Amino acid sequence: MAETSDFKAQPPEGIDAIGASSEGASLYQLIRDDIIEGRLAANERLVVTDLARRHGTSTNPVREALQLLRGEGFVTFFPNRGARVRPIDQDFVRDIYEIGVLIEPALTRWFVNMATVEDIAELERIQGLIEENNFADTFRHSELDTAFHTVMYQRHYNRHAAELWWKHREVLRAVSRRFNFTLARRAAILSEHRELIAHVKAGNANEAGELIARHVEGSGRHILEHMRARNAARAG
Amino acid sequence: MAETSDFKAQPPEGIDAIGASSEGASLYQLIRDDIIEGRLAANERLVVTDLARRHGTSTNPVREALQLLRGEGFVTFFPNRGARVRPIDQDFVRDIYEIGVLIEPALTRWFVNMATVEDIAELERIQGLIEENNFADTFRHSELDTAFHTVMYQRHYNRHAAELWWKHREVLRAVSRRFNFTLARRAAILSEHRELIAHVKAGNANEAGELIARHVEGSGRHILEHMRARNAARAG
DNA sequence: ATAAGAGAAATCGTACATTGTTTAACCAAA
DNA sequence: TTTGGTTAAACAATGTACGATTTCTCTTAT
Repeated sequence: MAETSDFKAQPPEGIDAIGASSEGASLYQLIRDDIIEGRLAANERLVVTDLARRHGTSTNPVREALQLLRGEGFVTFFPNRGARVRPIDQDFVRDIYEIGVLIEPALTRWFVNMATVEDIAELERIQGLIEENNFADTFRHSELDTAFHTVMYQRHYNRHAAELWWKHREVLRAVSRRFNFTLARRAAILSEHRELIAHVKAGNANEAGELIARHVEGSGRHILEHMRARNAARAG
Repeated sequence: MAETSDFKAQPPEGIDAIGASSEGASLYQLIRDDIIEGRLAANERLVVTDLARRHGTSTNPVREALQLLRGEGFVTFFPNRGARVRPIDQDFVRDIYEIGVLIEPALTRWFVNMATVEDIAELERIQGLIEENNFADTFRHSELDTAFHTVMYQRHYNRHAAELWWKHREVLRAVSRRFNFTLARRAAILSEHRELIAHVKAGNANEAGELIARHVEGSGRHILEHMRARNAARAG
């Protein structure tokens, strides 16, 4: 049952909101991934005719995809001058993980008070897989880690907050995909997850919240350090 | 100098992000206002040809505006079935004010530590106008109140958080425009603002943050109560 | 009463026209 | 020759029109 595909990270149910489901990989997703993954450079111009050619469609779908991306903040528009890639830089990453530090503790506290035995079993199962994988396959780790947190936030009544978390998560996941985990970070992730499960079992909502704040903070700092190192390597 | 127009609420500089500036009132703004103000009913179908006719354009601009609204969460899409108005209901309002309760204290704490004498003078000036108006013109109060908080969040380094605040603020402002302030709420607003200024002067970041949490919480509850009352009146 | 089907209506994609912006060439003057 | 400004041509964004495909609706037949 515990197939790998179980953990293909996917939005908490009812979150989708984008309905980007229409066809295989929608134009929206393709362009967004190009931005997040850095294949489209920061501040690069997004010329509709080029994008249309590249993706084998006409300009209209491209224009709509760009507007969608604008609404989500990945693209900026200048009247009569078209669209540009909003840079996914250190500021961007810092901004969204700081928001996570503020929001996720609240989601976590709620979860601790609402967790069922099934939830806890699921957390432990995923944590087992995370430890089994032990960062050997970093992509798999990323998927599992996302699944872990999704279990907690999935059913939260505040759909907006959960959706916000998910969108930010997707960005951070894409950005951090290029980096490896430091040994210190690996240890922290494992121990914090274990500690979190203990808090959930004990029903310590506040402790769990504070722990998650540290967890998100640490994750964010880790990503930023990698970005800084890479930029320094480029500049030097 | 202190003309009313000074306080036409406008986004913190550099926030715009949408660039909806192109022409007087863009299609995007028109449709969004129709949704927020309730002129377009919850879950109502948004037929592009109708909207195009109504606003005197062709379908393409409408389609793009709808995609933009989709990205911002005001509209939902179903493949081959078009768009629908996402309901601005009690859940929606609760969701976004709860997020405000989490985010605004952090913005406020930062402001307290960074506030200049000019900032404080500006806060006091606006507060003076608020008290002068004393809820006589509720629209003007809304503008002034927004300006008050904008002074605090305007220059925050986390542009994402500030932008998020602004978008939520716009929604809440539009929703609450239909309601009057209860006497209790009026008193609370005035005293909380005064207390906030005192905290800023004294440099009490934490106290100011906690106060803002209560302030936002109170504002949200106030709006929700009005919504409940209206719904009850409709149902009864 | 339910199911099937024909017709209407709306979405989605393509092609085209218009308008505004950018670029490059050209000329005049220092 | 270089510098500055002017103009024109290429380019791209924005808006319009239309055709193809899917969904919705109303009618009809079993």
